[in-house]
Amino acid sequence: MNQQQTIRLAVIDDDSGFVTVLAKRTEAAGWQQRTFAGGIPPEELVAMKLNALLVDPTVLGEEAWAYLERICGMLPDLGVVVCTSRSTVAQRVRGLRLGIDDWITKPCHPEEAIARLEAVSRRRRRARPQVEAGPVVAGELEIRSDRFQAFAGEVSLDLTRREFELLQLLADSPGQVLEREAIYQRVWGYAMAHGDRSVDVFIRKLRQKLEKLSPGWSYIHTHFGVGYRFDPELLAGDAALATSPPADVEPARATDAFTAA
Amino acid sequence: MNQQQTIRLAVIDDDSGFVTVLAKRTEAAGWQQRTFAGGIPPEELVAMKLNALLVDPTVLGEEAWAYLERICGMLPDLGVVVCTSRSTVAQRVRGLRLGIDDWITKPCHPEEAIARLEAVSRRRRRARPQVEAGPVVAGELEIRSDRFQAFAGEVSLDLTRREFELLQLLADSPGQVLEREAIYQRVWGYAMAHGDRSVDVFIRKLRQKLEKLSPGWSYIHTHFGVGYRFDPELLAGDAALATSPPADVEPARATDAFTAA
DNA sequence: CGACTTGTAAAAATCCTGTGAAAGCAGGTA
DNA sequence: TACCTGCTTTCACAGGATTTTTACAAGTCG
Repeated sequence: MNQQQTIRLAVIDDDSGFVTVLAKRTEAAGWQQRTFAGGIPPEELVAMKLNALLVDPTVLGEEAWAYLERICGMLPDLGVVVCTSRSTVAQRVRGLRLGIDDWITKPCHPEEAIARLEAVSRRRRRARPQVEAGPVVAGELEIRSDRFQAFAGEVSLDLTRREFELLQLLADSPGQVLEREAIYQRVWGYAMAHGDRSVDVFIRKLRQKLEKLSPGWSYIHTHFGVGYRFDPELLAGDAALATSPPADVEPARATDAFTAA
Repeated sequence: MNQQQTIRLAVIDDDSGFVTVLAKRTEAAGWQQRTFAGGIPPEELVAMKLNALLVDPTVLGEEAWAYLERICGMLPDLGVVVCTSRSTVAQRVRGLRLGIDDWITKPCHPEEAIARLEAVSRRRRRARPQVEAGPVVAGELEIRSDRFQAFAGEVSLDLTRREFELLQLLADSPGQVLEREAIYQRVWGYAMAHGDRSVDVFIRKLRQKLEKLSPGWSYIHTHFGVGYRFDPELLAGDAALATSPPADVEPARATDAFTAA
């Protein structure tokens, strides 16, 4: 499937050299990484919606075990990898029993650390495939990925698979202009042939269905010579047509605990 | 606490010393273990319904990579741990990318091997809270997991094992669209081969039995190009027929509640 | 004004699902 | 063991739904 390639990783470690090298690689791989030199409250980790956590318990001091147990208990979906120098078999066994997913020894090659983080979050993801993000709301629209469908109010737009994927892709980056080639690449999964009009055709179908069930709003905008942009706009002149009072204008561009602070 | 359910483990290794020591410990832990000194057909592994696999790729010879890739592809839920002497970072990374869950180096302490095997097979059981509450009721249906059977009123639908598992899976997430691959993966236990129609066939059988004993209701809905969705809907026009014998009324099969109007 | 890009509609090609039936399996019985 | 029975898997095909292609009208930009 073409969703959720990017991994959200938090690193708790004060070994700046290692952390820096790692950050360079994860960034190249398209991951989102945040680094902390010391323990941070578990609640903050929860808010970050992480996929993976890499931690050196030595920076946690005495409370390392309790802290790790707490984290693993609170976030059963989080992949936790410990990376530390010097450890005994007993420690490693204890950690793994505790809920830690992998335990590697410093010095370690960053590539291996990444591969292991990838492995644990791959496994975690498979275990719980249905915790998709809540429904995305834009204008009068509600996009529910668990139903492969979009709704205007309570009425289904009756989108086909491709139509839905296209809409979802566009709505995932509201306000951003996406080029045809990029759209095709991500929805169809392979490179667009020169002269292919599929994207245009599907944009039209989407517009038709959107117009039909949510008139008064304009969702998809053309950028000549480039591509399309998704941005719900209340059309002037007929605010009365909307089924719900047009109180909100901007669809709450998700504040993100990860990127914030 | 820890769902200390019995883990089914297969070991592919010819290091009899290591294997024996390991077997002693796993047995003490209540696991079921089978050992093979050489590669065995992937199909046999599938049939074993394993939770975890420990393998030393050196006994597989040239085809080790292909073999492991095959296994990981066929059994995405299987925890695979490689245990071998001498390996390079590149090899380990390659293996982990392939789908292997953990890679440890010989000699290794059996306790650690066990802890790691436990860790990689932990996910799946955590995701399924095994113990269902009371019987699930949906529409005119009552699904009793303690009897492996569904009832319409007091009459059993007479579902076979697979039929029941399929219905249970669907009914466990009502309103959600489940993709064929995901359904197959979770009911059959391994990856769906391309072009396999088993899911469709069983859906039809389910619909037949549902229709027979609970006409007037529509339970399973098709999502073209995606999969199926369980959602009990009272068909319009014959709310009176509830538990009465099957009259020959052909209930106008509503395609989708929303397409009309 | 042109050359190019996009909107639109419909035909053509492709893919998907429902369906019935045959073939393959497994488990029990005589 | 041989046979029976019910369950599961596989196959083939028809009818639809969807996607892709094609053609032309309309629009944009320098």
